[in-house]
Amino acid sequence: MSSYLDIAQAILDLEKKPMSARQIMRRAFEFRLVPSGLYGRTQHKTLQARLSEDILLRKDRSDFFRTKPGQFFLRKYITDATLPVSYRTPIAARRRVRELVNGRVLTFRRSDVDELLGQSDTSTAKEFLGSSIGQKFLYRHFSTIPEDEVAVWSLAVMMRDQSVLGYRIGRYRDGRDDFQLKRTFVFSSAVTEEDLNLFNFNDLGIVDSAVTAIATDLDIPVGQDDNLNNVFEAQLDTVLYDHGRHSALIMLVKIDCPEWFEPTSRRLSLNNLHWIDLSQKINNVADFDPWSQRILHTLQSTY
DNA sequence: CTGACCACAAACATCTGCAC
DNA sequence: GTGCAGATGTTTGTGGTCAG
Repeated sequence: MSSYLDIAQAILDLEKKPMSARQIMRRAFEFRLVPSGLYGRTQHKTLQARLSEDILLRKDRSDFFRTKPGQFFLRKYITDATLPVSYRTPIAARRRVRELVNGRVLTFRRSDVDELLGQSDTSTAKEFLGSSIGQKFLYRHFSTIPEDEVAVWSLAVMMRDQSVLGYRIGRYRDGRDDFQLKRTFVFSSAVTEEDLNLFNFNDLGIVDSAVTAIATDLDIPVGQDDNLNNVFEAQLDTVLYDHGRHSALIMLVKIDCPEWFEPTSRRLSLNNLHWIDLSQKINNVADFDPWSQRILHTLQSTY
Protein backbone atom coordinates (compact mmCIF):
# COMPACT_ATOMS: atom_id res chain seq x y z
CA MET A 1 0.00 0.00 0.00
CA SER A 2 1.19 3.51 -0.71
CA SER A 3 2.51 5.38 2.30
CA TYR A 4 0.23 8.29 1.50
CA LEU A 5 -2.77 6.02 1.82
CA ASP A 6 -1.37 4.69 5.11
CA ILE A 7 -1.17 8.23 6.41
CA ALA A 8 -4.73 9.02 5.32
CA GLN A 9 -5.96 5.81 6.94
CA ALA A 10 -4.26 6.66 10.24
CA ILE A 11 -5.45 10.28 10.37
CA LEU A 12 -9.05 9.52 9.38
CA ASP A 13 -9.11 6.73 11.96
CA LEU A 14 -7.93 9.18 14.58
CA GLU A 15 -10.31 12.01 13.64
CA LYS A 16 -13.32 9.84 12.76
CA LYS A 17 -14.66 12.45 10.35
CA PRO A 18 -14.40 13.16 6.61
CA MET A 19 -11.48 15.41 5.70
CA SER A 20 -9.86 17.00 2.69
CA ALA A 21 -6.41 15.93 1.52
CA ARG A 22 -5.02 19.25 2.73
CA GLN A 23 -6.46 18.79 6.24
CA ILE A 24 -5.17 15.24 6.41
CA MET A 25 -1.62 16.30 5.51
CA ARG A 26 -1.70 19.17 8.02
CA ARG A 27 -2.74 16.76 10.79
CA ALA A 28 -0.19 14.18 9.65
CA PHE A 29 2.63 16.70 10.04
CA GLU A 30 1.37 17.66 13.50
CA PHE A 31 1.45 14.01 14.54
CA ARG A 32 4.81 13.46 12.79
CA LEU A 33 3.31 10.68 10.73
CA VAL A 34 4.98 11.67 7.46
CA PRO A 35 8.09 9.54 6.71
CA SER A 36 11.15 11.51 5.67
CA GLY A 37 11.08 9.73 2.30
CA LEU A 38 7.96 11.65 1.31
CA TYR A 39 8.70 15.14 0.13
CA GLY A 40 7.37 17.75 -2.30
CA ARG A 41 5.99 21.23 -2.62
CA THR A 42 2.33 20.18 -2.84
CA GLN A 43 2.05 16.95 -0.89
CA HIS A 44 -1.65 17.45 -0.29
CA LYS A 45 -2.12 17.25 -4.04
CA THR A 46 -0.23 14.00 -4.14
CA LEU A 47 -2.39 12.60 -1.36
CA GLN A 48 -5.49 13.78 -3.19
CA ALA A 49 -4.22 12.03 -6.32
CA ARG A 50 -3.56 8.78 -4.40
CA LEU A 51 -7.02 8.79 -2.83
CA SER A 52 -8.72 9.62 -6.12
CA GLU A 53 -6.89 6.85 -7.93
CA ASP A 54 -7.57 4.30 -5.25
CA ILE A 55 -11.31 5.03 -5.34
CA LEU A 56 -11.41 5.15 -9.12
CA LEU A 57 -9.52 1.90 -9.51
CA ARG A 58 -10.86 -0.21 -6.66
CA LYS A 59 -14.31 1.32 -6.40
CA ASP A 60 -16.22 -0.39 -3.57
CA ARG A 61 -13.13 -2.33 -2.57
CA SER A 62 -11.19 0.80 -1.72
CA ASP A 63 -10.75 1.55 1.97
CA PHE A 64 -11.85 5.10 1.20
CA PHE A 65 -14.87 6.90 -0.20
CA ARG A 66 -16.04 10.47 -0.72
CA THR A 67 -18.74 12.14 1.35
CA LYS A 68 -18.56 15.34 -0.74
CA PRO A 69 -16.29 16.50 -3.53
CA GLY A 70 -12.81 16.62 -2.03
CA GLN A 71 -13.89 15.09 1.31
CA PHE A 72 -12.63 11.59 2.03
CA PHE A 73 -13.50 9.11 4.75
CA LEU A 74 -12.93 5.47 5.68
CA ARG A 75 -15.27 2.89 4.25
CA LYS A 76 -15.24 0.84 7.45
CA TYR A 77 -17.16 3.63 9.22
CA ILE A 78 -20.01 3.46 6.71
CA THR A 79 -21.87 1.10 9.04
CA ASP A 80 -20.99 2.93 12.27
CA ALA A 81 -24.35 4.21 13.49
CA THR A 82 -22.71 6.41 16.14
CA LEU A 83 -21.46 8.73 13.39
CA PRO A 84 -23.67 11.29 11.60
CA VAL A 85 -25.38 10.05 8.46
CA SER A 86 -23.64 12.76 6.43
CA TYR A 87 -20.28 11.14 7.28
CA ARG A 88 -21.51 7.80 5.99
CA THR A 89 -23.22 8.70 2.73
CA PRO A 90 -20.96 8.16 -0.27
CA ILE A 91 -21.13 10.27 -3.38
CA ALA A 92 -19.83 9.37 -6.80
CA ALA A 93 -17.27 11.85 -8.04
CA ARG A 94 -18.28 13.75 -11.13
CA ARG A 95 -16.33 12.54 -14.09
CA ARG A 96 -14.16 15.19 -15.72
CA VAL A 97 -14.94 14.01 -19.19
CA ARG A 98 -17.61 11.54 -20.02
CA GLU A 99 -16.01 8.12 -20.34
CA LEU A 100 -14.12 8.06 -23.61
CA VAL A 101 -15.17 5.38 -25.99
CA ASN A 102 -12.34 2.89 -25.68
CA GLY A 103 -14.38 -0.16 -26.43
CA ARG A 104 -15.96 -1.10 -29.70
CA VAL A 105 -18.90 0.79 -31.15
CA LEU A 106 -21.96 -0.49 -32.91
CA THR A 107 -21.95 -0.18 -36.71
CA PHE A 108 -24.09 -1.21 -39.67
CA ARG A 109 -23.13 -1.65 -43.32
CA ARG A 110 -24.06 1.41 -45.34
CA SER A 111 -25.49 -0.76 -48.09
CA ASP A 112 -27.84 -2.45 -45.63
CA VAL A 113 -28.95 0.88 -44.19
CA ASP A 114 -29.48 2.38 -47.65
CA GLU A 115 -31.53 -0.59 -48.70
CA LEU A 116 -33.86 -0.23 -45.77
CA LEU A 117 -34.15 3.54 -45.49
CA GLY A 118 -33.85 4.40 -49.17
CA GLN A 119 -34.21 8.07 -50.12
CA SER A 120 -36.16 9.05 -47.03
CA ASP A 121 -33.19 8.55 -44.68
CA THR A 122 -35.53 8.01 -41.77
CA SER A 123 -37.57 5.22 -40.34
CA THR A 124 -39.40 4.38 -37.20
CA ALA A 125 -37.18 2.55 -34.80
CA LYS A 126 -39.59 -0.34 -34.59
CA GLU A 127 -39.51 -0.90 -38.32
CA PHE A 128 -35.75 -0.54 -38.47
CA LEU A 129 -34.82 -2.94 -35.69
CA GLY A 130 -37.62 -5.31 -36.54
CA SER A 131 -36.21 -5.75 -40.03
CA SER A 132 -33.43 -8.16 -40.87
CA ILE A 133 -30.86 -5.39 -40.43
CA GLY A 134 -31.45 -5.72 -36.70
CA GLN A 135 -29.43 -8.92 -36.90
CA LYS A 136 -26.66 -7.57 -39.12
CA PHE A 137 -24.78 -5.40 -36.66
CA LEU A 138 -21.04 -5.27 -36.10
CA TYR A 139 -18.70 -3.85 -33.47
CA ARG A 140 -15.59 -1.85 -34.42
CA HIS A 141 -12.95 0.17 -32.68
CA PHE A 142 -13.72 3.80 -33.34
CA SER A 143 -10.64 4.55 -35.40
CA THR A 144 -10.99 1.46 -37.55
CA ILE A 145 -14.54 1.80 -38.84
CA PRO A 146 -14.38 0.99 -42.57
CA GLU A 147 -15.67 3.47 -45.14
CA ASP A 148 -18.60 1.26 -45.99
CA GLU A 149 -19.89 1.06 -42.42
CA VAL A 150 -21.59 3.67 -40.28
CA ALA A 151 -21.45 4.11 -36.51
CA VAL A 152 -24.63 4.17 -34.45
CA TRP A 153 -25.21 7.08 -32.06
CA SER A 154 -27.97 7.33 -29.51
CA LEU A 155 -29.40 10.81 -29.07
CA ALA A 156 -31.37 11.29 -25.87
CA VAL A 157 -33.86 14.13 -25.65
CA MET A 158 -35.61 15.02 -22.40
CA MET A 159 -39.30 15.73 -22.94
CA ARG A 160 -41.87 17.35 -20.67
CA ASP A 161 -45.36 18.09 -21.95
CA GLN A 162 -44.82 19.90 -25.24
CA SER A 163 -41.30 20.99 -24.42
CA VAL A 164 -37.82 19.63 -24.83
CA LEU A 165 -34.84 20.41 -22.61
CA GLY A 166 -32.24 22.54 -24.41
CA TYR A 167 -28.86 24.00 -23.51
CA ARG A 168 -25.78 25.52 -25.04
CA ILE A 169 -22.85 23.22 -25.73
CA GLY A 170 -19.76 24.17 -23.75
CA ARG A 171 -16.28 24.29 -25.18
CA TYR A 172 -15.27 20.99 -23.69
CA ARG A 173 -18.24 18.90 -24.69
CA ASP A 174 -17.76 18.47 -28.37
CA GLY A 175 -14.68 19.10 -30.45
CA ARG A 176 -16.48 19.17 -33.78
CA ASP A 177 -16.51 22.82 -34.76
CA ASP A 178 -20.04 22.91 -36.12
CA PHE A 179 -21.20 21.64 -32.73
CA GLN A 180 -19.12 23.97 -30.55
CA LEU A 181 -20.98 26.62 -28.60
CA LYS A 182 -24.16 25.78 -30.48
CA ARG A 183 -27.57 25.45 -28.97
CA THR A 184 -28.74 21.88 -28.71
CA PHE A 185 -31.26 19.59 -27.11
CA VAL A 186 -29.54 16.28 -27.62
CA PHE A 187 -27.39 14.25 -25.27
CA SER A 188 -25.42 12.04 -27.62
CA SER A 189 -23.22 9.02 -27.18
CA ALA A 190 -21.88 6.32 -29.44
CA VAL A 191 -23.52 2.96 -28.79
CA THR A 192 -20.90 0.49 -27.61
CA GLU A 193 -20.47 -3.20 -27.01
CA GLU A 194 -20.76 -2.57 -23.26
CA ASP A 195 -24.26 -1.17 -23.71
CA LEU A 196 -25.50 -4.55 -24.88
CA ASN A 197 -26.74 -7.07 -22.33
CA LEU A 198 -29.10 -9.99 -22.02
CA PHE A 199 -32.10 -7.79 -21.36
CA ASN A 200 -31.79 -5.24 -24.14
CA PHE A 201 -30.99 -7.40 -27.11
CA ASN A 202 -34.07 -6.15 -29.01
CA ASP A 203 -32.71 -2.64 -29.22
CA LEU A 204 -28.98 -3.53 -29.10
CA GLY A 205 -28.57 -1.46 -25.93
CA ILE A 206 -29.40 1.79 -27.71
CA VAL A 207 -31.92 2.94 -25.11
CA ASP A 208 -29.58 2.11 -22.23
CA SER A 209 -26.81 4.04 -23.94
CA ALA A 210 -29.04 7.11 -24.24
CA VAL A 211 -30.27 6.88 -20.66
CA THR A 212 -26.73 6.53 -19.33
CA ALA A 213 -25.62 9.56 -21.34
CA ILE A 214 -28.41 11.77 -20.06
CA ALA A 215 -27.99 10.62 -16.46
CA THR A 216 -24.25 11.36 -16.66
CA ASP A 217 -24.60 14.73 -18.32
CA LEU A 218 -27.42 15.95 -16.12
CA ASP A 219 -25.63 14.60 -13.06
CA ILE A 220 -28.69 12.66 -12.01
CA PRO A 221 -27.72 10.56 -9.03
CA VAL A 222 -28.42 6.98 -9.89
CA GLY A 223 -27.31 4.31 -7.44
CA GLN A 224 -25.24 1.46 -8.77
CA ASP A 225 -28.01 -1.03 -8.15
CA ASP A 226 -30.74 1.11 -9.63
CA ASN A 227 -31.91 0.05 -13.00
CA LEU A 228 -31.87 3.20 -15.11
CA ASN A 229 -35.03 2.07 -16.83
CA ASN A 230 -36.87 2.28 -13.54
CA VAL A 231 -35.78 5.88 -13.16
CA PHE A 232 -36.71 7.01 -16.67
CA GLU A 233 -39.47 6.37 -19.14
CA ALA A 234 -37.51 6.07 -22.36
CA GLN A 235 -38.49 4.90 -25.80
CA LEU A 236 -36.57 4.52 -28.99
CA ASP A 237 -38.40 6.67 -31.48
CA THR A 238 -36.87 7.36 -34.86
CA VAL A 239 -33.85 6.37 -36.90
CA LEU A 240 -32.16 9.04 -39.00
CA TYR A 241 -29.26 8.61 -41.39
CA ASP A 242 -26.87 11.57 -41.42
CA HIS A 243 -24.93 11.48 -44.67
CA GLY A 244 -23.22 14.76 -43.84
CA ARG A 245 -19.83 15.54 -42.46
CA HIS A 246 -20.38 13.49 -39.33
CA SER A 247 -21.87 10.53 -41.08
CA ALA A 248 -23.76 8.50 -38.52
CA LEU A 249 -26.88 6.52 -37.92
CA ILE A 250 -28.81 8.47 -35.33
CA MET A 251 -31.18 6.78 -32.92
CA LEU A 252 -33.54 9.28 -31.36
CA VAL A 253 -34.52 8.24 -27.84
CA LYS A 254 -37.27 10.23 -26.14
CA ILE A 255 -37.11 10.35 -22.37
CA ASP A 256 -39.96 11.62 -20.23
CA CYS A 257 -38.76 14.00 -17.58
CA PRO A 258 -39.44 12.48 -14.16
CA GLU A 259 -41.77 14.59 -12.02
CA TRP A 260 -39.16 15.11 -9.34
CA PHE A 261 -36.45 16.29 -11.68
CA GLU A 262 -36.00 20.02 -12.00
CA PRO A 263 -32.88 20.87 -13.97
CA THR A 264 -30.94 23.73 -12.41
CA SER A 265 -27.84 25.18 -13.94
CA ARG A 266 -26.20 25.23 -10.52
CA ARG A 267 -25.53 21.53 -10.51
CA LEU A 268 -24.85 21.37 -14.19
CA SER A 269 -21.95 22.22 -16.38
CA LEU A 270 -24.34 22.93 -19.21
CA ASN A 271 -25.01 26.52 -20.10
CA ASN A 272 -28.36 28.16 -20.23
CA LEU A 273 -30.45 25.10 -19.60
CA HIS A 274 -34.09 25.73 -20.46
CA TRP A 275 -37.28 24.17 -21.76
CA ILE A 276 -38.06 24.83 -25.41
CA ASP A 277 -41.75 24.83 -26.28
CA LEU A 278 -42.15 22.77 -29.43
CA SER A 279 -45.61 24.08 -30.22
CA GLN A 280 -44.14 27.57 -30.71
CA LYS A 281 -42.05 28.64 -33.67
CA ILE A 282 -38.36 28.41 -32.85
CA ASN A 283 -36.09 31.32 -33.76
CA ASN A 284 -32.57 31.00 -35.09
CA VAL A 285 -32.79 27.41 -36.13
CA ALA A 286 -29.34 27.85 -37.68
CA ASP A 287 -27.89 28.42 -34.21
CA PHE A 288 -28.59 24.80 -33.33
CA ASP A 289 -26.06 22.03 -33.91
CA PRO A 290 -26.60 19.92 -37.04
CA TRP A 291 -28.14 16.95 -35.27
CA SER A 292 -30.60 19.05 -33.29
CA GLN A 293 -31.65 20.79 -36.50
CA ARG A 294 -32.15 17.44 -38.11
CA ILE A 295 -34.39 16.01 -35.42
CA LEU A 296 -36.25 19.25 -34.77
CA HIS A 297 -38.66 18.46 -37.60
CA THR A 298 -39.27 15.00 -36.27
CA LEU A 299 -40.06 16.35 -32.83
CA GLN A 300 -42.21 19.23 -34.01
CA SER A 301 -44.28 17.16 -36.40
CA THR A 302 -45.89 15.56 -33.35
CA TYR A 303 -47.36 18.87 -32.16
C1' DC B 1 6.14 8.62 -6.46
C1' DT B 2 5.72 13.77 -8.06
C1' DG B 3 3.74 17.36 -10.24
C1' DA B 4 1.99 19.04 -14.74
C1' DC B 5 -2.09 19.26 -16.98
C1' DC B 6 -6.70 20.47 -17.72
C1' DA B 7 -11.82 20.28 -16.89
C1' DC B 8 -14.59 22.29 -14.21
C1' DA B 9 -17.11 25.65 -10.63
C1' DA B 10 -17.19 29.86 -8.47
C1' DA B 11 -16.28 34.51 -8.39
C1' DC B 12 -16.03 38.39 -10.67
C1' DA B 13 -16.44 41.59 -14.75
C1' DT B 14 -18.64 43.27 -18.72
C1' DC B 15 -22.26 43.64 -22.07
C1' DT B 16 -27.11 44.13 -23.62
C1' DG B 17 -31.76 45.33 -23.45
C1' DC B 18 -35.22 47.56 -21.18
C1' DA B 19 -37.87 50.86 -18.04
C1' DC B 20 -37.89 55.12 -16.33
C1' DG C 1 -28.75 59.75 -19.17
C1' DT C 2 -29.26 56.04 -14.62
C1' DG C 3 -30.54 51.68 -12.66
C1' DC C 4 -31.46 47.07 -13.03
C1' DA C 5 -31.61 42.07 -14.54
C1' DG C 6 -30.06 38.55 -17.17
C1' DA C 7 -26.78 36.89 -20.44
C1' DT C 8 -22.21 36.32 -21.63
C1' DG C 9 -17.23 36.57 -20.97
C1' DT C 10 -12.89 36.19 -18.10
C1' DT C 11 -10.10 34.88 -14.23
C1' DT C 12 -8.86 32.00 -10.56
C1' DG C 13 -8.71 28.09 -7.52
C1' DT C 14 -9.61 23.18 -6.95
C1' DG C 15 -10.15 18.28 -7.94
C1' DG C 16 -9.10 14.27 -10.77
C1' DT C 17 -6.08 12.17 -14.16
C1' DC C 18 -1.98 10.85 -16.19
C1' DA C 19 2.98 11.03 -18.06
C1' DG C 20 7.27 10.34 -16.63
